Amino acid sequence: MQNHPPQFNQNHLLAALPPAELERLKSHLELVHMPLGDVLCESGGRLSYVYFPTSAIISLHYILENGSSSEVAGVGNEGMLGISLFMGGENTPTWATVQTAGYCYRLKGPLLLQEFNQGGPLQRVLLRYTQALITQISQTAVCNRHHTIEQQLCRWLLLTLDRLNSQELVMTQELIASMLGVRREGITEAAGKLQQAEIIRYRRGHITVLNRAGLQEHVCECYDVVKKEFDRLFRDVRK
Amino acid sequence: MQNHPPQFNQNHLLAALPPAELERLKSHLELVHMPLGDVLCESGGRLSYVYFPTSAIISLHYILENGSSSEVAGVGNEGMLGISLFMGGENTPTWATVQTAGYCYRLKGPLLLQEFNQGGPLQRVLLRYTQALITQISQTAVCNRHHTIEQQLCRWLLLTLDRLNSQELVMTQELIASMLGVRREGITEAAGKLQQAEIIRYRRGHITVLNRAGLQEHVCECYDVVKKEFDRLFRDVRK
DNA sequence: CGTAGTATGTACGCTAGCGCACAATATGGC
DNA sequence: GCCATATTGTGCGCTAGCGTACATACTACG
Repeated sequence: MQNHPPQFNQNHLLAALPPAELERLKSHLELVHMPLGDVLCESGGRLSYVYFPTSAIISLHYILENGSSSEVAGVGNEGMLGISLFMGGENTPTWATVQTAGYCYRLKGPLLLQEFNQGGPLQRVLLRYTQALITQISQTAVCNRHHTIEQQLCRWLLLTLDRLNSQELVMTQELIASMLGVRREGITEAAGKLQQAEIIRYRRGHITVLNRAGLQEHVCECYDVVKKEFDRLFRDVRK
Repeated sequence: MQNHPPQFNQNHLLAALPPAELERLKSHLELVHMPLGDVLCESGGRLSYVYFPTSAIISLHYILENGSSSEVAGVGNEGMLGISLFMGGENTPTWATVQTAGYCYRLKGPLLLQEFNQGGPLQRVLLRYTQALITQISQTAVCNRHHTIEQQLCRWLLLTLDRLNSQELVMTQELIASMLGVRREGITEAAGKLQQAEIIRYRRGHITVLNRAGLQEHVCECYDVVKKEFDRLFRDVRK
């Protein structure tokens, strides 16, 4: 697991800011630990802070009337939670819960808004991130329609892996199922196949990835699309 | 069909601008007719213009490696095409094609960008729209996972209806199927049920909605969520 | 060290939607 | 008015994933 003390630049958005800009924000950035399962925002709820994860992962998901749910995107150290604060409307129908315990830096909403409205590099970075998030959500929509549970599991594992500095995720099959919006048994079956192929190993809430390349052989194209889009959008973000 | 001459304020985003702002843009807004099937943007392609539909409807969709496709959102008179121009990155993996022929006002990309960067009411309106678009895409993702073809067809018909001033859509079942990312036969079946219930009537590429309330009885919650979110975000947009 | 409770494995019938094949019917262009 | 073509109807068998039920196995905690 992640034992390093958190650093500002472990969050890619903070890291993408010009040093002077980050320096200015530092005194307002508060480090907080987020426990697994913590609900940061319910549907229609208002966030008081925006969160920049370093080691935590937050899941953006919807809960339907019949109780079933689906993740539309995850937010890890590549992003932030709380875009509705600067996009307008202040809240969304989305839920946000902690999917992997860890640390975030947080910033008071009004302060972020004020900074955003300066229109400088921070605005640029946040809008780019929002664009990347849209791609992620869109790809989830398409993937939900056309790809198998096994493919989607691989996508989800890879995206989660990219947000951690570890090959092990603390995660029950039940939880993964609710993220993907499928039955727990569906995950048991798909994960069983991957384990037989010696791509992953799991025991009661711990999944270890043995062979990342193996995941990439089983994943659908959706992972690559999202990954490349994030890379592309942040490669030249400072220009 | 729509025989009125197009007006600027038929597009809700343009209508939401303060009169002075709209006045300033008018001389740059060019009215163009968009024929059915026109591809405005391929995956990774760059738009030279942004488009504000009045009577046209544009579909944002993905095409997968295996050739299947799915719409992630539609853009009608409630919105605009080309958010990536101001969000950053200039292009996206999304395709944009004309789903219903009609008119759009278009604006040169660099000009829009310049206006956006003023940070005034236009920026506010465009960001709010983007937020609403995110809700629409998210809801599509969830709907794809959990709802039946019939429910999704109703959602799609209602959303499309809201963008037209007409009860009749010019639309083959084949086209609807490719939007929803399902088989054409699936649409034939679902549409058959709706026709038997006297909710719609169709003949070779023309669908007439006889009973809008009937559609709302068969639709899933997703329609309402999207609809309400658009209403909410634009109710107070000028404040 | 035993046990309660959580997590995972497995089985079975069921349904929605798929893929394919082909029939039937409408419509616009000649 | 006729025909080529686009559109819609229908009928298979098939599969992925669902819902349910219950068995097993791990592990944390007393």
